[in-house]
Amino acid sequence: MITNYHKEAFAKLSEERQNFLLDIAIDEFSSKGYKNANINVIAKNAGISIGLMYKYFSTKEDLFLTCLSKGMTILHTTLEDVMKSNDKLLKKAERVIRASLVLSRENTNYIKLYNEITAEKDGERAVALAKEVETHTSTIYITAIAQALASGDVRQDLNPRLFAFFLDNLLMMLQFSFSCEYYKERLCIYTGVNIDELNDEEIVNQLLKFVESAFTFEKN
Amino acid sequence: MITNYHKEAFAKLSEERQNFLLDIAIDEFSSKGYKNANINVIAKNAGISIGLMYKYFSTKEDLFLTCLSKGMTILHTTLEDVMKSNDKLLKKAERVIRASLVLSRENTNYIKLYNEITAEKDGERAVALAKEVETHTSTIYITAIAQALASGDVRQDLNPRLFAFFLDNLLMMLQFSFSCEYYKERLCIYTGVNIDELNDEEIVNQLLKFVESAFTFEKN
Amino acid sequence: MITNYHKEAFAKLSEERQNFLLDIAIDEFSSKGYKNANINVIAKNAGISIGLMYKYFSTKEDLFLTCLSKGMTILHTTLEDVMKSNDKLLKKAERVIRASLVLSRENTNYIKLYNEITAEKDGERAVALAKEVETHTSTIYITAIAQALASGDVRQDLNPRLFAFFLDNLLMMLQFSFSCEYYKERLCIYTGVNIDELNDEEIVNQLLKFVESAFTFEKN
Amino acid sequence: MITNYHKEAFAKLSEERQNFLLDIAIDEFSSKGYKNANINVIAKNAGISIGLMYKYFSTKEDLFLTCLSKGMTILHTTLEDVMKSNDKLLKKAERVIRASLVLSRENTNYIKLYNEITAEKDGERAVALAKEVETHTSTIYITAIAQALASGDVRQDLNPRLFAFFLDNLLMMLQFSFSCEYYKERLCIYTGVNIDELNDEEIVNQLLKFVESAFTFEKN
DNA sequence: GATGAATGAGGTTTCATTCAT
DNA sequence: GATGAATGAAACCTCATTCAT
Repeated sequence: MITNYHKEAFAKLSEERQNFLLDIAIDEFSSKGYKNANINVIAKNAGISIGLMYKYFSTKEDLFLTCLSKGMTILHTTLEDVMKSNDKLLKKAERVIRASLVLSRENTNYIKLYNEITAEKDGERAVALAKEVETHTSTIYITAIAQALASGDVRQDLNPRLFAFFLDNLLMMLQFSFSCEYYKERLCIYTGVNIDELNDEEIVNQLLKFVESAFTFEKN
Repeated sequence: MITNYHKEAFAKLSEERQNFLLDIAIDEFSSKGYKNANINVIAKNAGISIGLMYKYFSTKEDLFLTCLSKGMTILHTTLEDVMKSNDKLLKKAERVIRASLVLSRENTNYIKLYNEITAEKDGERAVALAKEVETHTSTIYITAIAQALASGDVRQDLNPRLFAFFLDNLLMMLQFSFSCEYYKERLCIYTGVNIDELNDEEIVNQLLKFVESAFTFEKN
Repeated sequence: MITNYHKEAFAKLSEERQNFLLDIAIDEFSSKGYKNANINVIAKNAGISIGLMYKYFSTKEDLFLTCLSKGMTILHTTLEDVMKSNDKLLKKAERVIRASLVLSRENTNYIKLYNEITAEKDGERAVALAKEVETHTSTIYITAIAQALASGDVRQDLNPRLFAFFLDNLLMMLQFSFSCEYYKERLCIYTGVNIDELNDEEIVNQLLKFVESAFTFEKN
Repeated sequence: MITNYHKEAFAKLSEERQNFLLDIAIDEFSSKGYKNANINVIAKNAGISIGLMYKYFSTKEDLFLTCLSKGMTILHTTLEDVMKSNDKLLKKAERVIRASLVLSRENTNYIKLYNEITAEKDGERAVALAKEVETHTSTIYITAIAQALASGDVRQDLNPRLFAFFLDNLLMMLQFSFSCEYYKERLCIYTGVNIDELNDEEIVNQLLKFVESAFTFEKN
């Protein structure tokens, strides 16, 4: 994301203080959702006045977008780090799957924030958000698959854009399934076990098989 | 869903009138989201007083749940109709994919409603919703795959529960991608075309290839 | 009470049906208070339509007043029966105290209704209610005491009106203390025992001593 | 009362402003009753916004309880001041009766508030209120009577708890009779005079005689 | 820069009463 | 006589945002 949603005053704060503030806001937004989150509560939890909050961010929405920006940067950086290796596509896929799981465990809040925006109802806002959040990652996936296609590492009848789309769909759902309440329960229903009895390795292995075959084998 | 969320007075209405009312409510909920939806607006749009609205539903939440119930019944019925055929699994998969696309085009609102609940933040409510919405469908998918496994129609190293999960993940994302604003834009970003230029057939074909190979081929 | 607060249609009902209806209304009014009681609920509990309810009573207030009228008639009849004996005043007092206790146990709802009106805030309504409810009983007490005064059965320096007032104060409080939630707890606090461990006989005996001495002995 | 029912923001106000606010609220509650009182009206009368009102008190009930707390503190303080003298019991009784009359004249609203809670229908709330309001005063009365009993100042066959109860019953009724609409009219009916023609001194004298004899003389 | 008191529009819910059938 | 669907004013409460200090 290029655009800034905070005011100048926020930029002047130490990075540490910025992070402190945003983490508290992210806690509120990810646990209550955008509409139910309360700016006054965020300010109180952060130990600053509501007045100062509005010196940093013009509106509740701007605060949310700044939080989202931070969250997405971290999620994307992780995934992009994995993708920029020289590994073959399927090796990258394995690593990206494992990384997604780790992210879900360690950055639950950011994923919940991400989940929050996917339910955005306002068309224009949804378009703007999607453009900011999805453009970069999609390019990375598409490029990687296109390269693999060129190298003959994957089936030749795949459409790189759509296969990238399907892969990311699976990754998104994996992340949501380990982070967001509804999807967590849904995962339990599918696996038939309690949330604390999930066998991560089995899930990763099966997903890998699924993806690997999908990308590799061509029906004749 | 077994439970009822409406009052007796609502049950006494003609089916036509019930549907009329719910459709208006679903319009509001799916276009604004639960929290931003306004019961007064729904009542006004339906041409009834707010008092009568509360004769039909005890709370805003009950109205929403009744809408959701209607929506999910329609979505599930469609998919289950497809799944109960005697076709082989991959044939069923193809039909279920095509059906999902049709649903997205024709029952956008119901899918938006479904999308709305996946962002539920309250743990207990999320669990309850997921149980009501996911249990039945998941069983159908899992059973179908288990049968295919027994018949030797699919790769023998797959875990039916997890492969059902991955398949449904792809189907959910497909539906969301044709219904919900954010996901629609995301699909455009991945495919690189405008929303009205999407090539449905290409998407279906590619997804079929993806799924088919995933389910069929076993790496040695 | 002379005035009627019901419509003609109510008078045409059988006495049994009238009582049935009023008892249900009294249940609601005495358990929730006037303002919190719900006419629609009363109608439903009575198994009649709200429309019919309004054929019987013009307003919620009229229904309440009719209930009150019934309750007060019963309470007053009981006390007046006791008072019209030829016993001496203190014998009457003893019997009226015991009768009050029995009323509290057996006609709790009527006493709660009585309690409800003592909190009436509207001046005019309060005056009207008090006139209807208190006039007759007060006369009976005052007359009895005046007679006892003339007979020399009680101290000669008492003012019959005020001693009647004090006596009735004690009786009212006794009845409230065995019927109304707040006063029940207050009685427990004063006696130091739980509500179900109250020693009725001790209370009656002590109150009798209190009243007896108050009425009998004259300081010189 | 120990517990606080206001928010921090209210505590920060000057005592003057707190009293100003509470007096306006007490006016509303005592003139209309809890249920009919309107917070918006209170706010408007106090010249503050409804939002600010809710910064001070979380709910209508909390506002009411704060009013009640203020009222009860004043009533209790007055009575307790009288009771902590070294006078003999009957002297104390006289002073407490006179004080009750003064309170009724000067703190009508607080007594109306007290009256309001005695009609509480909700069992749990009634118990809680009674405990807070009655416990302290009852102890004072009971202790004073027990001491008088030990000193031989009163009849030896009295039960201190019950005689305290009867005494307080008479005091409560006295206060209500000079403050609350219904009880005022009832007093007029008993005395046979108009409200503005009441002979306070006669009432006090007669009540004193009543109480004095009740406490002093023992039937043989 | 920093505060936090203050605002008030807006949303959900209740219920006495009406009236067409 | 009897019904009960329908009304809508009114009340409580929330929270993003402003602004004087």
